Amino acid sequence: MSDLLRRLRARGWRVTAQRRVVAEVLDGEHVHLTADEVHARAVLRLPEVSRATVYNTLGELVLLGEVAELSTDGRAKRYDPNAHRPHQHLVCTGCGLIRDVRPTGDPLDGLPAAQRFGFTLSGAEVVYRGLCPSCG
Amino acid sequence: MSDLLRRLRARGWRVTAQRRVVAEVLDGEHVHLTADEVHARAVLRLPEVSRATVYNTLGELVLLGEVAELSTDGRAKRYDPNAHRPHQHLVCTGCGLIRDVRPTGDPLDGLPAAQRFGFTLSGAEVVYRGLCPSCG
DNA sequence: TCTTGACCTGGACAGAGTCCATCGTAGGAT
DNA sequence: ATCCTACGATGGACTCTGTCCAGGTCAAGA
Repeated sequence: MSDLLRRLRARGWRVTAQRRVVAEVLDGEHVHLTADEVHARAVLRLPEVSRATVYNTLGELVLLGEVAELSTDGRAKRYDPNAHRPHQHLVCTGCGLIRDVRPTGDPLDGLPAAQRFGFTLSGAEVVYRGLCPSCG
Repeated sequence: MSDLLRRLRARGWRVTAQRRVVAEVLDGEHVHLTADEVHARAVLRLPEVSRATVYNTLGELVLLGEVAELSTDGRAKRYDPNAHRPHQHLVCTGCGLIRDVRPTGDPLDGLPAAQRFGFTLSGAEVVYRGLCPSCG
């Protein structure tokens, strides 16, 4: 956790109360909060933190590669702090529950050269969909 | 093309001028228009068609499985008429160009039972990212 | 402790999509 | 061919996400 803050400070980040709170809210596994959810939780710890700051901080964390952005439903983007460990997502089509999953192999291997159309690939995102045990 | 309209009529769809125009705009391969782009093109053929109707029609086409929805960038959703033929998408991180691609094998095979957490899987969407030849 | 530039705030704004009361019309019935 | 009526279209207001900006605040180095 303070690992994250240490890394950020090492990159010249000014560590403010607001940024600390956003980082704390985003701590954990299988955390996939929207910006507004992050804001709602941040406000509980630091009442005057603004929406704009939460958006700014999340955007910076994404640029730094500390947090991954994911939009599974065309609604609000979700923020996933588990970015240092490559993974994909499994989404329940019933309730929207999201789990981090680790498929075997590299997704890029599934795309033969003839299907790459001259692109230089940098990665792939996979969203598996289905019903979770509670909705099944 | 009128294949589509015929299928829709068979499902009890009332075929109106507006719906016909939306279906015509969405004809072709590698078509990935946003709702507003569909509306802009529809207006050229039928000036008084409203935005709400375009949204309604697109939503219905998605429910009927005739058109696939895809949101690659957290901005406007795009609509892909190539839904009867399973495929994935390759997106240029430079210019946003989207190509339909057909990976080998079934993406679901990459997710071992131990990583399915009791979910009943129904499908997977893959977005490959990279630079296209022009942006490369 | 002082200084300063990076950071935060709150509110206005913009883009994407939804809702709803009302009007129009496709297509079956006659 | 005409009539009826339920389904569909309209457009404007509204919601939800996210961005921008002018001005006030504060973290951290000197």
